[in-house]
Amino acid sequence: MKRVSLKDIAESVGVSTALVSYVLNNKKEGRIGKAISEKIRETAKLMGYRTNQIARSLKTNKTLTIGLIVADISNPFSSSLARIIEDAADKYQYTVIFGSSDEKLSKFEKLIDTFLNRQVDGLIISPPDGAAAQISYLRQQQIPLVLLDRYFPEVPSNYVALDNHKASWDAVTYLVEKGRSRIGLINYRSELFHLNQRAQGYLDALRAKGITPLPEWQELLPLDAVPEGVPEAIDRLLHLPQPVDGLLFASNTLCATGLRHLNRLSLRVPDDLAIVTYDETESLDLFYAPLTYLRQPLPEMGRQAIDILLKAMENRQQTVQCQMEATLIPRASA
Amino acid sequence: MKRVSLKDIAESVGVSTALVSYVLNNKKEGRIGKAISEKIRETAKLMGYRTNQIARSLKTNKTLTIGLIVADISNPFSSSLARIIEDAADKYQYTVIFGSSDEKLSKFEKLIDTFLNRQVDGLIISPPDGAAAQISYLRQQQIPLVLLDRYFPEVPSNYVALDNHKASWDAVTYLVEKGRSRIGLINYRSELFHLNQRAQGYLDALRAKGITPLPEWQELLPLDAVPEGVPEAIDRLLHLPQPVDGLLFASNTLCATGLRHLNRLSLRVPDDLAIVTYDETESLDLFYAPLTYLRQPLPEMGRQAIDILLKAMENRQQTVQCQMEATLIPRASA
DNA sequence: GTGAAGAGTTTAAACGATTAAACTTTTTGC
DNA sequence: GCAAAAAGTTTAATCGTTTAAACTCTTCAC
Repeated sequence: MKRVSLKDIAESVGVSTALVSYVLNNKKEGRIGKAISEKIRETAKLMGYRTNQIARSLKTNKTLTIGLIVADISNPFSSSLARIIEDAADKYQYTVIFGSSDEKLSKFEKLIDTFLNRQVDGLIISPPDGAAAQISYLRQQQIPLVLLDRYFPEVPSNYVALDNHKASWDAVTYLVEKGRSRIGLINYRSELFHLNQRAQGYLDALRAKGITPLPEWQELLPLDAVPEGVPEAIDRLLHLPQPVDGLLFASNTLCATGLRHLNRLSLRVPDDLAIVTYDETESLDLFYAPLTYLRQPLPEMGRQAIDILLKAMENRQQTVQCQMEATLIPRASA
Repeated sequence: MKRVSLKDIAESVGVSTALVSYVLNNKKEGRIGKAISEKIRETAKLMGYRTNQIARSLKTNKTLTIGLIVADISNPFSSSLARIIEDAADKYQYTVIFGSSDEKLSKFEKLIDTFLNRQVDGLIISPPDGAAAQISYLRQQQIPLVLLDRYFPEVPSNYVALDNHKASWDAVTYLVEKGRSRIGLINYRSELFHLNQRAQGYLDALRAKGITPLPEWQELLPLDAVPEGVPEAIDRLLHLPQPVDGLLFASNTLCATGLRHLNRLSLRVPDDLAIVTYDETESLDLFYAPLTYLRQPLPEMGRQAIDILLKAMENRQQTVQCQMEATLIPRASA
C-alpha cells in the first residue's frame, strides 16, 4: 500500500511533478490551464493523495511543529496550558509535540535535544531548576522560544509568567486584612525564580503590614517529597508555640495534598486556619470550605506564548517579556 | 546560524558524507579506520552537529513519531494516559504529537489528516462518537493503530479498553449489596459503545439482583451540557416519587460536577444517597465522604497500548484486543 | 509578418540524510 | 611473488517535495 506521491499523480495525468505541486499548492495563480488544473485536482483526490509533510519540511525548512516542554503533562496546570496552546497553535496550522521534564535537568536536556533534532520551528518551555544554561544556549543558537510560567531573570529571553511577587503579596495582604497575623507558607525548596518570588512576595507583604515573619512559618519541601512532606509541614505549623492562623500554598499539588490532610484534622477552615492557594483545580470546590485561590490567567498566558513565539519565528531579534496578574478569588476558606 | 550537516563534517574532515554517516550511526562496525572514526566524532561534536531527523525520516520512511488523539488533553483522564504513553514511547525513542478531538468528528478527522500528512508511524486513538468509518479507513490503509478507552465492536481493530459492562456490574452489585435498591445512573447521551456498556452493565446487574430498573433512573446528558445538566439530573433523581438511594456516575467529569451540586444540598452521603463513580481524580478525596470509585488501570492501559502499537508497526496482520478490569475501591460514599 | 509579451508547462537542482554497490588499498596464505 | 580475501572508503541513487529559471507556444500590436 505505497503512498501516493506527486510523481504518481504527474505520471497518471501526464504532466510534470512541478505542475502538480503548483496546482495543489495554489501557486502561480492564473498561469495554469483551467482544464489541466481540474484534472490534477481530480486525480489527486481519486488517488487519495496527501502531502508528505516530511518531504515538504525538508525542502522548506519549516516543520510547522512546536515543541512544548512542561513539568508533567498529567498535572492539571500543565495539561490546561497544553490544551490552550494546542488550540492556539492549530489556528496557525502548527502541531504540538510535548514532553515532561519531571523537574529533572537531565530529562529536560534530552527533550531539548530530541526536539531540536526534529527541527521544531519553536519551543514553549517551562524550564526546571538549573536550566538557565540550556536556555541561554538555545537563544545563542537563535532557536525561537518562549518560557512559560518560569524564567531566569539573569538570562534574557522571551517569557510569559505570572507576577508571582504580587500574587503572593495580594494573598497575604488579604489574609492579614481578614484578621490573620501568623501566616504560614508551604512552598518547594528550589532555586526556581518564580517560587522564590512567591516566597518574597509573602515576606514583603507581611512586613508591609507590620508583621515580622518568623522563619518557622515557611516550610520548604523537596520537589520529590510532596506526599509525605506536606502533612508533616502542616503539622509543624500547627504545633508551633503560636500556631499559624493563615496558610498559603504555593502550588496546586501542595494544596491538594494539604487539603487531604486537613480533612483528617479536627481544626476547622477558615475559623481555625484560613487558607489561600495558588492555582485552580476542581478539587478546590469540593473541600468543605471551598478554597480561596489565586487564579492564573491560563488562556491569556497560553495565547500570549504562541503569539510571542510566532513573532519570534519571524523576527529573531526582539525580546518580549510578559508579566501576567493573578486574580484572587475569595471563597469560603479565607 | 546555518545548521551543521553531514556534508559540512565530511568537508571539514576530508572524507565522504557516507563515511560520516556510517561512523555517527555506528554502522559497518569494525570496518572503519579507528583514527578517522575518532576524527569524525570529534569534529561532529566540535561543530555541534545534530541529526536532521526530518531528512532521516524522509529516507528511512520512519518518523519515530506517534500520534495521540484524546477527547481533551486537559481532562485528567486523558492527560494521565498521555503521560504514561509519553514515558512508554520514550523508552523506544518515540515522540508523541497530540490533539484533542473535543468529541467532535470533524476535529477528529482533521487531526487524523494532519497526523497522516506528518507520516506518524502509528496512532493511539480515543475515538469520538461516529468515528467508525475513519477507523475502518485507517485499517484499510494499514496505518498501525490502537484504540484506547473506546472502540467500535463492529469495526475490527486493535484496542485497549475497560470491560465497562463488568465495571458497572460490579459497582451496581456493590451498591445493592450495601442495601440500595433504587439506583440511578448519570451518563452521556451518545452512541459510544463504552458508554452503552456502562449502561448495560448497570441494567443487567440490577436485574440479576431481582430489581427492575425504572427508565427514569437513567439520566442521559448531551456531551456539551454537563455544567447545567448534571445538577438538574440529580434533582430529578432525588424528586422521583421514590427517590433513588444509590447513584453511579459514568465519568469523572459528570461526577465532579455532580459532587459540587451535592455539596450544596442538605442530603447526606452515603446515608441518604450512596455514590460510586467511574475514574479517579483528586477531587474524589476531598468530598466530605471520599468517593467509592472504579479505578481504571491506566498505567497498564497506556503501556499495553504502546506495546500493541509497536507490534502493529512491525507486523500489520494480527489484531490484538485487550480488555482490562476496573477495580472497585470502596470508601466512604457507598 | 514579426518581435515582444503573455500563457502554460517543464527542467533540474536542492533540502540532508541513508545505504547498496563499487572501488582502492592492504594484508594474508602458500 | 601473486591471487584472493579483508579492510577501508567513495560513488551515486534515492526519499518526496519546492521553486527559480528555462523553455515552448500563442496572441497581439503595429
